[in-house]
Amino acid sequence: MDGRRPPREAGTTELRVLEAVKSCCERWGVDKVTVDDIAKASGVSRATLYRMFPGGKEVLFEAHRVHELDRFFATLLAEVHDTRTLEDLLARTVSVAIRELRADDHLARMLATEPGAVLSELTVDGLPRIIRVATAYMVPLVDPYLPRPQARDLIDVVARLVISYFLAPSADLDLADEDAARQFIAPFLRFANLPTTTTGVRT
Amino acid sequence: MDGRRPPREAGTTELRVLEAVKSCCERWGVDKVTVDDIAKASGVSRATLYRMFPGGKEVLFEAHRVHELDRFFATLLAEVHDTRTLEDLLARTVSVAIRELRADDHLARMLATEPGAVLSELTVDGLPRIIRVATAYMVPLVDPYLPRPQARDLIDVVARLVISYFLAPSADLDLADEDAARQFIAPFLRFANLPTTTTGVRT
DNA sequence: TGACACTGAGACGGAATACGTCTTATCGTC
DNA sequence: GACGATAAGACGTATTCCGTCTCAGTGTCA
Repeated sequence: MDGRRPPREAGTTELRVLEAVKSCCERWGVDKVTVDDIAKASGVSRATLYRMFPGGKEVLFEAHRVHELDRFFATLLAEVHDTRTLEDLLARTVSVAIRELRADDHLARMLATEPGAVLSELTVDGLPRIIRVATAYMVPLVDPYLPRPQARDLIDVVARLVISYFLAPSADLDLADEDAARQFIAPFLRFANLPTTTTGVRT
Repeated sequence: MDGRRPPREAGTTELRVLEAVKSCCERWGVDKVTVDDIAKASGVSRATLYRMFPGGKEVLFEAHRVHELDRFFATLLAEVHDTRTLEDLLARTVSVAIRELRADDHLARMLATEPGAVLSELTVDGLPRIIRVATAYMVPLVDPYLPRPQARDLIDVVARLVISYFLAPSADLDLADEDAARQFIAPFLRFANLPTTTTGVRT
């Protein structure tokens, strides 16, 4: 914009671009954002942008979505990594995830201004990606307690439930509360053929 | 959108379209709004829209700006029409106008998201229109006190000052306060070669 | 019933914009 | 001075948007 070239550490530019995607989407909505908008907002030339994200707009938006998911699960992981039973892990995961979703201003804004796109991202088109990332992050934590296939199934269903209860909270049940979440996930632990208070069996 | 045809009174459709322009501009910004957006938002077909505003987008936006100005001055007039001296009229006009501008949510949102366009509308491109509308509304009220040419000049300068003090409030002077406004406009009354407490001379 | 006004839906061509690629010049680093 | 990375912007293509037009459906009034 002003010609100066600020010193840039590795990966910083990419982050700036992804943040620019975020703010541009808030400002204009997904459909109205152009590659130029993002380039200007991130202070990067269009050429550089295409160099960093070969494939253009679609790849760029995809990278942004993955980046947001990464941030979400990194934060989540920091809050649940030190649990010592499967029950604790799941209860914490569910309640922390719900709270994190509710505290996400960007998500709230996008839900308010572009419900269609966001809902699709959370329920139809984007769900496979969400479950994929969720699995990648959570499988290591569930591994000590469950065989891999069961772990993946459990993560899958928990992810779906968190999204559903975030989008349409139950009147009786507030999953942001860890105790409520604990009660809630008990049946799924039994479904996994495990005593609800087990410390886990290693595969 | 759903095919039904709601019963419409005369002029209602036009109002709906102008309101749609307003909300679309808030949502997407002036540059990103398309005629289709406005048509969908107002529940009117594109053909009808072009029939109502021959000339297309530019005429439509112009109509919207004039409409906003009309609403502004209609509200203003209701608050100042019963003053009995020129001093009262001007003091009330200035303070009410400042308060009305500050209370305008749409204006605040547009100023926040598209300062360039709005400032241009208030200071460069749009000012002639503002002064024209202000004159049309205010001249009848000033007529009892001043000859027509002086009235027009006075309205012109007051309009400019209101805009300036709205955009950049003085630290010492709050024109939203009617007494402060009264003090403020005194010099302009003297400039018009009239005692500040005159009840006016008919031309 | 039939003329009439009005509207929505959408086709159409031309203009404007956006996309993605590419070249060139510049800057910083080694 | 060679090299890599970047900004700026030209370029052709694809897409979107604009403004006009036609046509069919609907409500109104004689």
